[in-house]
Amino acid sequence: MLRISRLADYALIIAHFLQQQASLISLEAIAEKTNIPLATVRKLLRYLVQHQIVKSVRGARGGYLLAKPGNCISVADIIEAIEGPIALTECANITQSCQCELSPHCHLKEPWQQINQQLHITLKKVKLTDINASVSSTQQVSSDALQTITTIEPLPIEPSPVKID
Amino acid sequence: MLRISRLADYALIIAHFLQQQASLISLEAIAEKTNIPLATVRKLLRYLVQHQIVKSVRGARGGYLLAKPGNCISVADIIEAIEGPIALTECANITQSCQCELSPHCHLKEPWQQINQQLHITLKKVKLTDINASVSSTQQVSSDALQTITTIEPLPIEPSPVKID
DNA sequence: TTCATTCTATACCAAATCAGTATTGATTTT
DNA sequence: AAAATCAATACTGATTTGGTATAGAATGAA
Repeated sequence: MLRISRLADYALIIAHFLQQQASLISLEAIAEKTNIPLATVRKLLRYLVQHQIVKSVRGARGGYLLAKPGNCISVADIIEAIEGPIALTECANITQSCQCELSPHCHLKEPWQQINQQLHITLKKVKLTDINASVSSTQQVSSDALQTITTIEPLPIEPSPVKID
Repeated sequence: MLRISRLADYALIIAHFLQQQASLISLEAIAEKTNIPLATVRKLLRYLVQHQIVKSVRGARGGYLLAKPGNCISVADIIEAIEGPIALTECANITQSCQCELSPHCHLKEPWQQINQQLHITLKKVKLTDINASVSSTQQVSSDALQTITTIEPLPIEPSPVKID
């Protein structure tokens, strides 16, 4: 399925939570407040620290905090911290050569890279600060990045422009 | 990983191949030409037929062909035919209620639904006709849907607009 | 009318991935 | 030195995925 892993989903919840904290907060407290199992939070924070999304302070009275302002952390950043590069297909990943055995016969590599780039841009535009805890079920939109989503023009149902092939 | 299944990838290859055929073509021929295992092609064609992307003709001299023009079939259509609804997270799927046990505590449902809708629109815009077999390694872009991808403005690195929260 | 051809449907299995956990170690404060 | 807290690795069970096998149904042609 075209789905981010549950762990990446958790990581976004954690990052979003950290954004609301004024100071250091311990692993244990994060687990408690987010309702995510402790051992899982520990694993996720490791990835987030490694990717400079979160900073950690060791020792007694240590804990975690965001490494940078929430408007400098995107959904894409968090997904990539947990899952590695965003790549809809193996061949869409420009950071490594494609091992797909079909690639000698397949002509879709470049289209996939372009589609993937589009997706990446979309997810990169949505920052932590754009994600506002929705109060009850009221639809509440805040940032440009998410605002445009609801105001985008409807898709053409009939044939699209001529192919330039 | 944020990746479409390999089967969905195969399905796009098959659909793209069918688009280039003038008439009915048999399962066996499709498998041969695309280098995808026969049994796998059989399974995929079943999904594509069920979702009215491909038409089948039974009996001797039967085979498959696209059910509609290539510019009316999107990458999203094909992914959904194979994988079901596109949903980056469980709660992004508006076609069924969310079973995630974190949902009572989680505030990210609506943001995810918006991000997901954006992704869906992106994939819906790319039609089969937009995907042109790339000749060798020459970068070759054809349709508007893919063209815009490369001409999109760079992302702001510094803080984004004020939060309206 | 019968047979070969071709699509249809279901069920199964092995391998890969994922979520979750346990454990031992390192660092800092008191 | 002891307590608190983060770091790193490795393991396991469950789920998903890719791939396959097999029996069945429809159609066209001899």
